[in-house]
Amino acid sequence: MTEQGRTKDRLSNDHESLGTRLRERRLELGFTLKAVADQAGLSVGFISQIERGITIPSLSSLVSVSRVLGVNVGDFLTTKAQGSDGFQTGQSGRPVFAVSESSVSYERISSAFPGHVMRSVIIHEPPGHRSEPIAHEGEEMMFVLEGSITIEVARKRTILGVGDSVHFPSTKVHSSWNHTDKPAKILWTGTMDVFCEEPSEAFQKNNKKDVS
Amino acid sequence: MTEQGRTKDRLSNDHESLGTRLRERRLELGFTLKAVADQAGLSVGFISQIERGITIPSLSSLVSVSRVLGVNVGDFLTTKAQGSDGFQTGQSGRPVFAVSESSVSYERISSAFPGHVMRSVIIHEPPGHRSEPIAHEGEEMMFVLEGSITIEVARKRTILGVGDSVHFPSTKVHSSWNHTDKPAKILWTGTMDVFCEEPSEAFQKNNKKDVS
DNA sequence: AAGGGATTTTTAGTAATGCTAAAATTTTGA
DNA sequence: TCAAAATTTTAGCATTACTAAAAATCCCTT
Repeated sequence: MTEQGRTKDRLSNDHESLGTRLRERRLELGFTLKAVADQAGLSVGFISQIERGITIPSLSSLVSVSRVLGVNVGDFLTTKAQGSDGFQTGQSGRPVFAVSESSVSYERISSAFPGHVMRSVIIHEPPGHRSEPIAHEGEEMMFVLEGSITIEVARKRTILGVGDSVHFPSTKVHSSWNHTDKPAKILWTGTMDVFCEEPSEAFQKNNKKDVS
Repeated sequence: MTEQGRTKDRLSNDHESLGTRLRERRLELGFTLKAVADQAGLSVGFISQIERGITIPSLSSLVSVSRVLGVNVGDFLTTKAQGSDGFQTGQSGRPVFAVSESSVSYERISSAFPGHVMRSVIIHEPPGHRSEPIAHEGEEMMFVLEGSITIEVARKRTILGVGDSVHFPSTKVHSSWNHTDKPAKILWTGTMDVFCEEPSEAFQKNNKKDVS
């Protein structure tokens, strides 16, 4: 067994962004250090040191602080996304990613802002197109806007028509395909970014990013 | 300042479910304690104690273990939801919540399974119906299926028609209404459960639940 | 500009524990 | 049945999670 430091070696950058995020969130809510400390049952000095990356809180202390700040613990440990000014996208303004006319294409409708978790795309799925079976972190939801698809989750197949939906943990092996001879249109929403957010990465559909 | 134990007092139930979940995940992957310990750079005995709830890992140790197990840290700290067998809901099988015919009604399309974060409902919004301005934790997305609505986020108004969408942090004051004389239908997806998941709570639209 | 209160940072210190190595026990597979 | 693998238990210590209080900084009012 190799010797390792107890706390800081394995977090390296993370504990600094952790503290930064905690402070951002606190300021967002207009709380003082004292208010947070009182409600979390911790000392003012300790919160200050956490925020400035001097000290790493124990799990239970982090849970306490997160509760006071009204956010999920996991949110503090997620890679920071780039900010964006606008939240709305009308149909005409969305980036559309496609390899060619006969292949599946995507309209990204989710926005990027600090701490966002959800991603969403509209998938235009041509007849016969089939996604490879895959499993990954997070959860996802598909809502059929047009056409019909077959989806298989954990070996269970279901045919979804217009207005039908499915919501499942992405950790289960899943796959879907358009079994019809007409295009289908699906609204996909998930917590795992399996569809790239940069146009330059448009051609790697199964690109996975480490969210932890 | 009240004196409190350092670690265990504030986690109470959580550290037991944390360990249980870690073990479940490890067994799911078919890993031995030794394999996980080696890859995480920790001792076998320590992992064993974590799994059995005897010891609480530091944040960095938990991050290391989570990475080996290929899951998000936050997933281990979420309150365990009641399990559910099915992930799919067709249109006819969904619970519909409404106070009366002339008011807004909701179809819940999200599923509940351990660790899920996303919630989704289809909102049937009658003409003129207006939601109160509100701000809360999380983020949310609205996709217009039918009709048209006006939405105001952080004092910025936008009219959304069919196929239009908006995605924003729910921490910003927001409100929406159907400005037309026809019903509208919106697919709402969010990370904060502002729409109840139990039929018995159907009449408290702004019921907030603590997700952390 | 001065003053005072609020807020944050710094300092010094210790009780607790995060984590180890190794022994003991249990489980597994041949 | 036996030996190896896997897990649990034990004992112990280096480190630190967290404190109280002092010092410094900030902010607002007069």
